[in-house]
Amino acid sequence: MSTPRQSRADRRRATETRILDGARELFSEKGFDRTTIRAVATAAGVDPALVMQYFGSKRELFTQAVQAFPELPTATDTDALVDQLLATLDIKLGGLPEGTLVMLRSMLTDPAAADHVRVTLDRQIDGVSAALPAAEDAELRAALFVTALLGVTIGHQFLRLDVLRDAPADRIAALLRPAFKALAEPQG
Amino acid sequence: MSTPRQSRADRRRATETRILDGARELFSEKGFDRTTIRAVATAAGVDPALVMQYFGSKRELFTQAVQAFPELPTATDTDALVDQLLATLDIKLGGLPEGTLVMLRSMLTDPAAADHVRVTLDRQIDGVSAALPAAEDAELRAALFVTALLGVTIGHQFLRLDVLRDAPADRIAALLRPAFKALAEPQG
DNA sequence: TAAGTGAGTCAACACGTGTTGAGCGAATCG
DNA sequence: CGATTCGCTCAACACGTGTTGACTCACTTA
Repeated sequence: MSTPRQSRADRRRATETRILDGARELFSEKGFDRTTIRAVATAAGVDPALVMQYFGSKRELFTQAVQAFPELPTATDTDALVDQLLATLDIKLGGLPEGTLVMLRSMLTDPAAADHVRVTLDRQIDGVSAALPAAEDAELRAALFVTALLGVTIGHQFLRLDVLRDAPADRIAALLRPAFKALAEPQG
Repeated sequence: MSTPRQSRADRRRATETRILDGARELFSEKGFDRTTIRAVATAAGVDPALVMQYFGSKRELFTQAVQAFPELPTATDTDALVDQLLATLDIKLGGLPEGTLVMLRSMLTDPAAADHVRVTLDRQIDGVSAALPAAEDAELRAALFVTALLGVTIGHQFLRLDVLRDAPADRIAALLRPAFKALAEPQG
C-alpha cells in the first residue's frame, strides 16, 4: 500500500485529542493530584512518555485540559439579568463542560486552579455588576449572586446532595427567582 | 531529681495535641493529599514515625483533625431563622474553626471528606427545613439556603475574592437578608 | 528506491511518599 | 536499686510518581 488510511498529521492530531479527552475526564473526576500521567496514557491507549512528549509536563496538560468560558451576562435591566442568571442553572446542573469541571474540581487544593477560578469569577462579577442598578454595593451584590450560584453548583455536582439532584432545574430556578430579585434591588 | 518537671503522661498528651494542631493547620491549608506526614512531624518538632505510632495512619490523623460541629438552627419562625442563618456569616467569614476548614478544603478531591461534608450539610438542611413554613419545597429551599452560604464562604475563605473580603460581614448579611426572606416565603 | 522524519514505545532514573521495626534512654514501679 | 515500661528517634523498605533518553519502525519525501 502506498497510501496509508491515515496521514501522519491526522494520526498525530487524533491521538493528541484522545489524550486531551482522557485527561479532561480524569482531571474532572479526581482532581489534579490524583490524576496520574500513567492513567491518562492508559485511557488514551498510549505510552506515558508520549503524553510528556506532546504536552511537556503534567501542569501543561492540565492547563490545556481547562478552558475558560466567559459566559458573561448581556442583560442591562434587572429582570432580564435575573432571568439570564437563572437560565445558567440549566447548564450548571448537569451540563457543565468538562473543561470547567476540571477547574472547579481542583480549585480548593491546587493554587493554580484557584487562581484560574478567581479571575474567571471576578470577570463574571464585573459583568453582573455592570447590569445591576447603579449603587455602591453593585459589585458586592454581584459577588453574592455569583458565589451563591457557585455554592448550589457545588452542592449539586460535586457533593451530589440528593435534595438538589431530585429537583428539576426549573423548580430550583423558580424558588431562587424571588430571592435573586430581592438581591438585585438597591434597597431591599 | 526524683520528680520530673513533666510526667510521662503529660508529655505524651502535650506532643499529641502538638501533632494534632500542626496537622489541622496543614490539612486546612493544603488539603489531604498535599499534606505529608513528614511536614506534620516537622511542624510538631517530632519524628515522622511518632505520628504513625500515635495515629496509626495518615487517614486516621486526618479523621481526628476534623471534628464535626452541628450548628443547627433552633429557630421556629421564618424571621428568626433568617437572622440566625445570617448570624453564622460572622463565623463563616473569618472565624471558622480549623477542623471545619480541614473538611471543606478537601471535600472536592477526597471522597471521604466529601462524604463527611455531605452528611453534615444534610443535617443542616434538615434543621433549616424544620424551621421553615411547611410546604412541599421546604427541604429544597433549605438546601438552597445552605448551599448559597457555602458558596459565599468558599468565595471568601478559599478563593479569597477581594470584593467579599473588603466587605464587612454585617454589610453582606444586610444585602442577603431580603433575599433570604424571599427564599423563605412559600409563595415568593 | 533510498534517506530522513517523526509517531510511538521501552526501560530506567531520581525522588518523595506512607509505613515499619529495631533500638535508645529517661520516667516509672516494685 | 533493679527491672520495666514507654516516649521517641533512626534507618530503611516498598512503592508510585513525573520525567528522560535511546530506540523501533511506519510513513514521507526527493
